[in-house]
Amino acid sequence: MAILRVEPLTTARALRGPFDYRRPEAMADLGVGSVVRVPFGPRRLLGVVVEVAEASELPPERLAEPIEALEAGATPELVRLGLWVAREYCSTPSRGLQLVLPPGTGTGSAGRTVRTKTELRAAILPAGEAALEDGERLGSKQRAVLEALRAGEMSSGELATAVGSDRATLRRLEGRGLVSTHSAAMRRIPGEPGLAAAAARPELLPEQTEAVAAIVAALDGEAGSDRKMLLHGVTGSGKTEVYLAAVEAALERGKGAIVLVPEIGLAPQAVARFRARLGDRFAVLHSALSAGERYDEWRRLRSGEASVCVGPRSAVFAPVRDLGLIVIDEEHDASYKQEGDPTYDARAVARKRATDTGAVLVAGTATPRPESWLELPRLELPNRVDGRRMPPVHLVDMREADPRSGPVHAETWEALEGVRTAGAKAIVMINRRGFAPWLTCRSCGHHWGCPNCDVSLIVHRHSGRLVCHHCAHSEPQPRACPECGSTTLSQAGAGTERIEKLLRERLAPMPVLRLDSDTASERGAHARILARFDALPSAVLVGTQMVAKGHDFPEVTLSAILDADATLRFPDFRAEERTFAMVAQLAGRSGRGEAGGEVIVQTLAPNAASIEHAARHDSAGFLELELERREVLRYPPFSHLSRVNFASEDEEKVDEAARTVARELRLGLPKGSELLGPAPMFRVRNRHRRRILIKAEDRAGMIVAMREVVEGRAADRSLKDVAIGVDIDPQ
DNA sequence: AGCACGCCGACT
DNA sequence: GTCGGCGTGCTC
Repeated sequence: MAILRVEPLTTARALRGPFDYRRPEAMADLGVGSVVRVPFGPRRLLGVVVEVAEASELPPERLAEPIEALEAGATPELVRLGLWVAREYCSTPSRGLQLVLPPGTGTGSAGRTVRTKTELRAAILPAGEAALEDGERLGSKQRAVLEALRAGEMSSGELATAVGSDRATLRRLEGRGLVSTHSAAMRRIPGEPGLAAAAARPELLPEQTEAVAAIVAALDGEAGSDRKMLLHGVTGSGKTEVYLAAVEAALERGKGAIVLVPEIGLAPQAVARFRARLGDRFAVLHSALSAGERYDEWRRLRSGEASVCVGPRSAVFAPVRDLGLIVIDEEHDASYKQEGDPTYDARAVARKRATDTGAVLVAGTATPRPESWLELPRLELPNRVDGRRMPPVHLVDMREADPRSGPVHAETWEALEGVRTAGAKAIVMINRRGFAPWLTCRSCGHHWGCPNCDVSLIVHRHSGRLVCHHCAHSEPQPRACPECGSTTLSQAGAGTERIEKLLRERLAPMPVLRLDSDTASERGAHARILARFDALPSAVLVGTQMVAKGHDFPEVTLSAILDADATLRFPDFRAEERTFAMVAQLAGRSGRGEAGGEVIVQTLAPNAASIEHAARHDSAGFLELELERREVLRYPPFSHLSRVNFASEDEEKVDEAARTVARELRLGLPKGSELLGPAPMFRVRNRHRRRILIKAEDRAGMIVAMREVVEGRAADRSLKDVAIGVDIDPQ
């Protein structure tokens, strides 16, 4: 009798599996990756089979049997990957495994799991044909159904729309032996908002052809070919065509592929383009799908019906068979890092999966991460496919600007007015939502802060409220100061709403559209705003970083960024890299059409390396400099970082927990590691926070030490009201 | 994590 | 006398 080693799907950290179960003869088809419902103490739980063994250490009478198996499970390859993620990111087997299971496989015994949807299908029998011919006595509905079925089998749903019949009619006909029915699996197809994308195959530039050839050589396993590559191509250099050709080459060789895109990259246009080229072999997995659609797309990949998956970071776990290729588009994008537990990085998981399965890895971007630049061999696409040069970037030094003239510099106004005169389009980016980031009383200096978080409330004039950007708190915008009664309140600083208002007043009658998470929060609103901007002959699009991503409008002749160094002032070792990517990305939005383009970068730090290099479109120069800096400061890729975050409503307890963990870590970390903190963080949602940062040379040793300490804390119930979170490779 | 078992204080 | 506090331990 075989033994199934089952890892229960729970949220618990302290619960250490796997647990052994007997595999009854009737479940002989269960193996590694199967999802089973098992008795567990007085409860029933879902669990994943992680191993099939000959014997158990426990006497047979102590072993129970699974109650049932769910219809779909993961593959052994994915079980190994899920358990690797759990270990690498100091999470639990349960959390790691859930990533690789069919979407909708939950924890606990509730078991409201998603299943294949079935429908009732009916076919006419010879007796039915005869009944129609012989003019047998039939109800009008019955006759209509039989007539419809003469053309071929139909589902009860189709019959309902075609002839208005119901299931009762079908059942009566079946009872009379005139039709037969059976239930059949039905695929829930993700809807596409009617975008007919061109399946056209544009001619490739020589450097695109070269890049494709290098990838194909790797797919063919040619000696000396690189198996992991960085595709470094400026905006508009045709990276997507290279991906498509590489995916097609993989398919021709009987291999599957995964294409990872940033969350925002899943715009319907992009999905439609892949679908048009790849047809039925294509599956898409993302959060906007219904649970049923996601489940069906997953099963199509699992069964081999589809072999290419496009999706955001979680798609790195897609059950693609015979994986031959993993593409990471916009590899610098921060959305590849998961913020919640497990804090996996889809780029690191992709590398691991590619290595384990022998798949080829292609990471593409215009602004590579220093890590990728150092570690991966490069394929270069230095030219735009339209043959145009990159637009000139004009730096506007805001240190010399008169503060009274407001957040938009005179030179920027002049350029915007030029766009209005020419009847063209502009994109204006400011990285802050709302109208003004500070509200203070001019008489007594009272300042409006969030009651739950140590941050300023943001004035949102559109909704007439003060809003906290860190918790759900909001309150009506006050007219007077609660301290002194004064009505002269100062709204300092600028956000997207204020810029929208300024642009509207000054650039009228040119339409101004705002795109930020406030205007794009409704389902489909993001795409609607972009579609409107596209349809207008002349307009300005103002917004947060969102305006620089996931679209491409040829009529844009000007893009401006109003606070280019806002990201630079973050106390974060990636600040330079982020700023460079942001400026470069926005520059890529301008001048794709006939009219050419211009880019304006307003900044208080015109001499910062990231801004200077981005202005010259010089990513190689920036990366060399940034790598030197990282090496001196021993930051990644010259070390490995991890973080431990603590949060609790009780400040003493959070302090105690952080100090205890820091002490234990100092003892457990490998030599050559550096521990910084615990450092206090500002309070969020009424929770006091502390943070420990670790820099280590020995990654494996660091992870082992982190895991031991965190598991020890989880078992210790005295600090259970302090939330402890581990982040390996924090961003 | 749940849930049971188990051993000490304030009530009918 | 017992109802219930949550400390400790177990779940194949």
